[in-house]
Amino acid sequence: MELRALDSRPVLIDQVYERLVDAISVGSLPPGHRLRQEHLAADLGVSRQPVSHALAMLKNAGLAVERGVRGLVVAPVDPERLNQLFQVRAALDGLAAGLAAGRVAADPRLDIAELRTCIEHGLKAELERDIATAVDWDMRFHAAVNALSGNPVLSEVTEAQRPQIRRVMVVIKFDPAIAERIWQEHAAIADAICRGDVERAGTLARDHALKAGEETRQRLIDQARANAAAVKRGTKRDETRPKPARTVS
Amino acid sequence: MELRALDSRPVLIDQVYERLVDAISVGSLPPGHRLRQEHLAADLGVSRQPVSHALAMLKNAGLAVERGVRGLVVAPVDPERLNQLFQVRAALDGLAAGLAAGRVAADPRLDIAELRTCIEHGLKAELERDIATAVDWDMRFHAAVNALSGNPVLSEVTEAQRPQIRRVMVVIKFDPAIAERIWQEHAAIADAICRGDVERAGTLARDHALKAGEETRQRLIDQARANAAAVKRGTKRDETRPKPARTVS
DNA sequence: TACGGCGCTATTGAATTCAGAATTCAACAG
DNA sequence: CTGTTGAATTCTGAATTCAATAGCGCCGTA
Repeated sequence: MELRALDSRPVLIDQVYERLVDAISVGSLPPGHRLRQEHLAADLGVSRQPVSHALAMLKNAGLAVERGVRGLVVAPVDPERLNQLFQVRAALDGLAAGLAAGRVAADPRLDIAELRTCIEHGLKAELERDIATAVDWDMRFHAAVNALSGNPVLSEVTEAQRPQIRRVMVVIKFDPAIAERIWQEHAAIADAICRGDVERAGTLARDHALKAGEETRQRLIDQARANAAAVKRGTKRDETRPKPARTVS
Repeated sequence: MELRALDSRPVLIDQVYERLVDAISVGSLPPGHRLRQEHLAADLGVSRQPVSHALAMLKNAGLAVERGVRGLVVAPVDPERLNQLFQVRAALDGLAAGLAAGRVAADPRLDIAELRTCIEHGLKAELERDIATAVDWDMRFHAAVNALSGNPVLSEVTEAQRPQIRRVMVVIKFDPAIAERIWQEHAAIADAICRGDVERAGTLARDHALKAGEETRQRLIDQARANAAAVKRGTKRDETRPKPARTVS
């Protein structure tokens, strides 16, 4: 019997990083919120050392940016920048889908069940309006396509962008019409891959990302406008402004 | 006039990182070499703290990988993996060139002088067999295309891969025929961009990267084979094996 | 009242110290 | 002679401590 190595000593750096990513994705650490090493360390019950490392990783992942000279803040959600990110994703996803189709055509024994699984569960969650689960399956679908591409570098690059994508994906999932169409497009991409149609798989995946990017951008702009109006009326606070203390956990 | 922020206090982390990247690019830290925090700290005259951060960044950049359970080593130069990286670069460079062409077509006042400058100086250095300088101009040319794309995210993603590309670029620059052809292709890409030919600029840039990737892969394989033969004859040490202490500076 | 100088505080970068885990080497038994 | 077990060494992650700087707030003067 093959024994899997048991999880090595928990590395605090990674744990802290995961916590911060989750907190930012969920929104409990809103855009613009200052990230003070000491506060975070106290909240999480660790020293500043692992927090410092985790923050560096967070900055690298694009979820934190330096404000002024000293200190990091949670990266603002910039519609234009997100659209640019989706442009990049379009190129990468197009490449991934094309490569995957090529590999499936060359070796039909490749496992394409994961794609079906993701679409099935994702659509189900979507119809139940379980947005969080639907987002998970969405990310997992694209990860599966990347895995099928047979290009680990490609997988790593897209994986690095995952937290940023994930943070804003909810905004388009809130529209049932868009959400359902997205899964139709996923199914079409999966079909093209299974048929080994390199050209079509690439084109579909690219267009899918571009469309998602454009819609995300539009939604974010609308949302920001509504938010600004609410702030003006005083019915809502501006979350990007100075802030009360807030815990992570 | 636009004032650039003046250089802040030298941050050791960044300095250490730059040193390590340079050492790896130049080859004074060969692939497989163990990266011991204490040794590096002693060599550079700093404590382990900044070294630890820099190593994390290095791992993130793909220049270091964890070996076994403990410790990092300089990432091996894997021809297949490099080829995969160039596949990714092909998609990104194709996107960049296409976007750049579109922007130039829309706004002819964009500065395309940088492209000409890079080609001119790069070709000159190439003819003089000044490989290091030629590599610099090559990287700068692609950076200029990325800048013209108007997509900062795209620039950041490709920038993150720069050290890996740079490390292996020398192997194809050693062949004068390939090197000169590369600059012809650069010129063709620049022309397409200046003409605003989106389709052609994208295709040329994509093919350029794919070709470079394939040639790099072939050269690395040949080189590894020759190296292995030399090791077998005992005329050369295998650099990927355990090694004597070696300084960074 | 407005502006400039001075000092304090907050916060991060860096160094040092501590603890735990793994590799390696050596000794002993089969 | 070989394989296994135990200890010592080595190396990294984490905590704690030290130092330095940028931002700010207060006060005095014009």
